[in-house]
Amino acid sequence: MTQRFVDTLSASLEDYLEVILWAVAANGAARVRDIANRLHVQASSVTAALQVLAQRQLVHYKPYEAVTLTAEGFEEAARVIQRHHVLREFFTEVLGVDVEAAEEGACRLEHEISGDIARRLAGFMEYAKAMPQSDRAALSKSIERSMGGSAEADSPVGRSTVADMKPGRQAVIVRIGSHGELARRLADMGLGRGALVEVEAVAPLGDPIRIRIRGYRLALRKAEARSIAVIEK
Amino acid sequence: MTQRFVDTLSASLEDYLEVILWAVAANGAARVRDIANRLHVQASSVTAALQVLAQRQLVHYKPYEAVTLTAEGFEEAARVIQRHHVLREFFTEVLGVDVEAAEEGACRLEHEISGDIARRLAGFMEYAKAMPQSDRAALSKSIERSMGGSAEADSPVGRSTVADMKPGRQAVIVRIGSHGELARRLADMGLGRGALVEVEAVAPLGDPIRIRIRGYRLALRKAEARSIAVIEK
DNA sequence: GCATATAGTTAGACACAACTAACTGCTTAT
DNA sequence: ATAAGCAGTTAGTTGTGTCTAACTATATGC
Repeated sequence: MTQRFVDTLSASLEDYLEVILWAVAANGAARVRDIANRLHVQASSVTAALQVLAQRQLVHYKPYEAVTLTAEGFEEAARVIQRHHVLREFFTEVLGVDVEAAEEGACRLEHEISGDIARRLAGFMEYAKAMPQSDRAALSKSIERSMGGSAEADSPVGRSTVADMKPGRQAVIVRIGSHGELARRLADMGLGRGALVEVEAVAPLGDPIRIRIRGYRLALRKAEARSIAVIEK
Repeated sequence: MTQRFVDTLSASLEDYLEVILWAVAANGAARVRDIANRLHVQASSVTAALQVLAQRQLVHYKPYEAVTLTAEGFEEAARVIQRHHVLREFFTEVLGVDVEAAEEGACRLEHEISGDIARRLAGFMEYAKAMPQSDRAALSKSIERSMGGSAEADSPVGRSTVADMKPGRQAVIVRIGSHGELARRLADMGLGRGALVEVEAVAPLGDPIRIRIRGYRLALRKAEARSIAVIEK
């Protein structure tokens, strides 16, 4: 990564700002050791990070003295923490993720999610919190059901099929479920796992579906389409 | 980053696998130049990545020959693409993000989101797609409204307040909205931007709220709590 | 008030993933 | 059939962020 936008913070530097903010809020100032412990890095790594942050005017830092945030550093940290918060709330309140995994997930995603999407997610959370209890129950049941479907911890691939695709979308075949005539037809064309499928048109009720695959054009009945597991682009 | 889990792929390597999968699906094999163009990197970076991926048995690679995925590489790529897909759908269908930003966001988050959360998100999407039209309209209206609230592209901080906090939660003060008696009371205690607030208890209807702040304990009426803007931990 | 413990810094190394520049191999057009 | 052009590779450099080891400052206890 040679080209750098000087005003962009790396995930790592955002993490430092975040823990500095909390340390300052709790104790008035942040110490190197506290930061190192929270982030599970060596003290020397903290020193290095502080030098960069100071040079970018995000922290007040002099060797051997306690660290505080500049106004700009506070803003920056606050932005990160907000993204963290909205993600964690979404994970726990909507998706039913347990507290630990939600925290862990928020810590990772907070550095990548854009301000726009984070703000929309916050808007969504307002809506979600106002949802009637019955809807929330239906939602969490829907999620739990879909979790049960593929219990294997790291399910290789999902279960969407050609029948789920919208016109114009592309996907790759993962598995042909049926062993009927269709499987043979496709096998004859040399089409199996890894082949690209593009949906051209879907008739009103999803039957038939016209697809393009390796130059061939064919029409599938819905039942057939459902037997072709894909991953969508 | 010295300690490495050998079976963990970096974001960068996941990107390579992803574009290799699409290239193979479309053309039967991936060429270095195509990969380089898609990822906006130099060809030499692709060669380096391919050597690593080959060593990890994720691609079939011999110098100067076209690249394909191993079975394991396909699985790995498929997992990434699925996470990508569910994120993009969520952004466009639920949050109303435009296609470009959704794609961009999915590209960034796909490398960080856990399999568990991605699967739950997929479950949520099933629920969301089945939502009645009226609910979807209400949802998108809710999101647009909250977007309008702080139109500044990169709004410094959010608008949640002490009144939104649940017992046990901590937050940092961002701004004291009112200039009334409370502002003076808090200022006298040396409490302003950056101070840590912890909610101890909330009375039935959210009034009053007992908080702890720099050792002080105080009770706020709901209106007062609403005038203290915070960012929640 | 000095010895010692702990906190913090500096120096040097390494992993990763990009880059440029120079070189090699393959293909194709005359 | 060979030269030109392009694709691909190798070698060497850079930036970021971590590490260990050795050193320096500050604080604490007697």
